[in-house]
Amino acid sequence: MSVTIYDVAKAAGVSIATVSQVVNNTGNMRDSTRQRVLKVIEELEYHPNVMATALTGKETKTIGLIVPDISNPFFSNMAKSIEDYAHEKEMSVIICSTKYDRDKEHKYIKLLKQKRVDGFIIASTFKDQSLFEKLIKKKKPLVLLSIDDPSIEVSKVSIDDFQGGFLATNHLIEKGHRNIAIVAEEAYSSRKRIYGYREAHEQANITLKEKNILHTTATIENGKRIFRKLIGRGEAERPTAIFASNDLLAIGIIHEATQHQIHIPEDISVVGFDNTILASTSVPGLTSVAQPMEDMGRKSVEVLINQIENDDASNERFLYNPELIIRETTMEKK
Amino acid sequence: MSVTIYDVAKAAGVSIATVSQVVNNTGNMRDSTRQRVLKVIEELEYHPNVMATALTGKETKTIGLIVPDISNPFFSNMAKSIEDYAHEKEMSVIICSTKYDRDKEHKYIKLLKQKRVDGFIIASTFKDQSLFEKLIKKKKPLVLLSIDDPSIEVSKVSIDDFQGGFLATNHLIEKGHRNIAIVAEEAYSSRKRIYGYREAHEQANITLKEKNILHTTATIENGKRIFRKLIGRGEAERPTAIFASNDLLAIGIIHEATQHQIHIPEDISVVGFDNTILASTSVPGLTSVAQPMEDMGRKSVEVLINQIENDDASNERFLYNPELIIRETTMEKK
DNA sequence: ATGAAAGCGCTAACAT
DNA sequence: ATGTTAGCGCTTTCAT
Repeated sequence: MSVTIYDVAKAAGVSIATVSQVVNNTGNMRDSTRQRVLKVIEELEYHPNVMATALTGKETKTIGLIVPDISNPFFSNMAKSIEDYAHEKEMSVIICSTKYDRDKEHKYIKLLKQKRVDGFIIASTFKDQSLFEKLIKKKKPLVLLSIDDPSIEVSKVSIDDFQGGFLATNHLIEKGHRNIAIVAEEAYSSRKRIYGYREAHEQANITLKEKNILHTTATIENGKRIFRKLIGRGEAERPTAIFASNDLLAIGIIHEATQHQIHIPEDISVVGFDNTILASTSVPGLTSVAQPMEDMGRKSVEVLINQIENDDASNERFLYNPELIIRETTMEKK
Repeated sequence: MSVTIYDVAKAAGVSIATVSQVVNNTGNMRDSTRQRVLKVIEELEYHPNVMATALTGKETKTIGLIVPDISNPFFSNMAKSIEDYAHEKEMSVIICSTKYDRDKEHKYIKLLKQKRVDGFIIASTFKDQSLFEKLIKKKKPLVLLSIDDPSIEVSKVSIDDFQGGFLATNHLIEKGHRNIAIVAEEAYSSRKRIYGYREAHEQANITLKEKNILHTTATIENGKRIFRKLIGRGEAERPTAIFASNDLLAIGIIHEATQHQIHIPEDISVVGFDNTILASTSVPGLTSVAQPMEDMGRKSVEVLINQIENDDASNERFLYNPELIIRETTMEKK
């Protein structure tokens, strides 16, 4: 059906080995030969069959990207820049959303292995971290994106979550808040953000209440749910500010507040995280900690490719700086 | 390295042909043999090498998805449901974002062909429609998602855009608006939405002004730009309502309005399209025409698989009903 | 009912 | 400098 290496060889009057060498830019040969073959390749629009190439043990030029949920703007943004840069490098990307489900994690790793992806980028949340070890043991190129876990020796690209947590909390403290709740999603990054939250309290000499630290999964619905729980505490106990560990949760909180005639930021200040499109499109605009998603996505591909090409160099770490974007959901405590 | 069909054959004491037959559930053989082989496959955790399988002409179990921009919530939602359903069917999906760029369209089609995807799902916008014809001629399974163009004979999954355009416009007309602008993105679907917009005017016996029909690409920035252009007309000429052909544009419009101290909906009513997360998270909540993204994504995979499996059945058409979700950006004309 | 062998398109070691 | 050939892991036809 499609044109094969044999067609090219025949048309150019050489053997398939020579064609192969031309394609891979290896071996010695007369320059005239190379040119002739190149011309035929052009004319016949020959493209090596990826399957056949892969079968001989070479790369598939495919990256496996595993995220919890591609419909979360944070991940779709990351995915965009990953895909973009991968394509620049002549690679394609297969996307898998785990939906925070352990079984899916297993399934997708297995699937991607079968598809012989050249490497993996795993983002944000992974319940079964033992899978990382397995991948590493098998020398599979792997980059963790937004999972800056020191216990895993592998390449990582993240922001400084501690710093981010500190920035957000400190901003609220500076605004006079003393009763600040943190709503943390179930992700490694959030643990660091909580430490940052603690540190900000310590530096300001504020004793934080452990019950102000809440955990959930990153959805708008959960933001709403948590908010109801929070105001269920009654006026006195109710926090005057909430730091949500991502924008989805923050948006849920804002919306539920509106439902309860609680005004943001007059009654309660809110800070989000990620600075996704949601932060800039919500009204009031959501104060949020920005991550350089573009750069991070790009870098993760770069690091991965580096790993694929050099068997060593498998433990680079890149930490980006978070930036607090102040909008309208935070104000002085009254 | 990994366990091959030979390993299984040896362990089960049969030939590789038999193993192959067991895997593919073909051929006749003693049930005991089948069971024995199956057991070995289980034990050895054998998985056929996709590359080798594909090389013999069988399917790759991969779908190529081409969208304009995966970071647009509308597409990331579609992608999510497509990916979801594809995985249910043991297929994976390679995503490509064209960024509305003609060259990228060519590049990605070529890329996906090389990767031997079993079929294509192309969504929303494609500048060079001649590529469709080429695909069709080569009998490549193809489904157009949100491109309900009658001039192309191929399977399609869309909503009724005419109906959607009518619904949105009619809603505004019923609210007393007579000077309604439509901001249409460059996509086939928008053309139909414009017809719906026209029809609503006709039925209400309103003569529309052609200059109220504006075109642009779907970004928030363009929404802002168009809005500035619109209010540049001066009070008298300025439309009292704007129908944006997607939420991104609508959000841009709302934001720019705020900048100019123009109140939505008191001064100008706005209707969006797609009913993405942006419509529900913006304040005021954006009135928007909903598409059943979940169902549409799912259906497109279903149709594609049907096409892959049966060489015929390549011209199904599914039209979903749009639904107007009324929120807070539309009100009676003052 | 089961196996032997050719072939899918390519790479790489070995010949010439 | 270029060609021959043995795999890579699988499917499928043809024998047995």
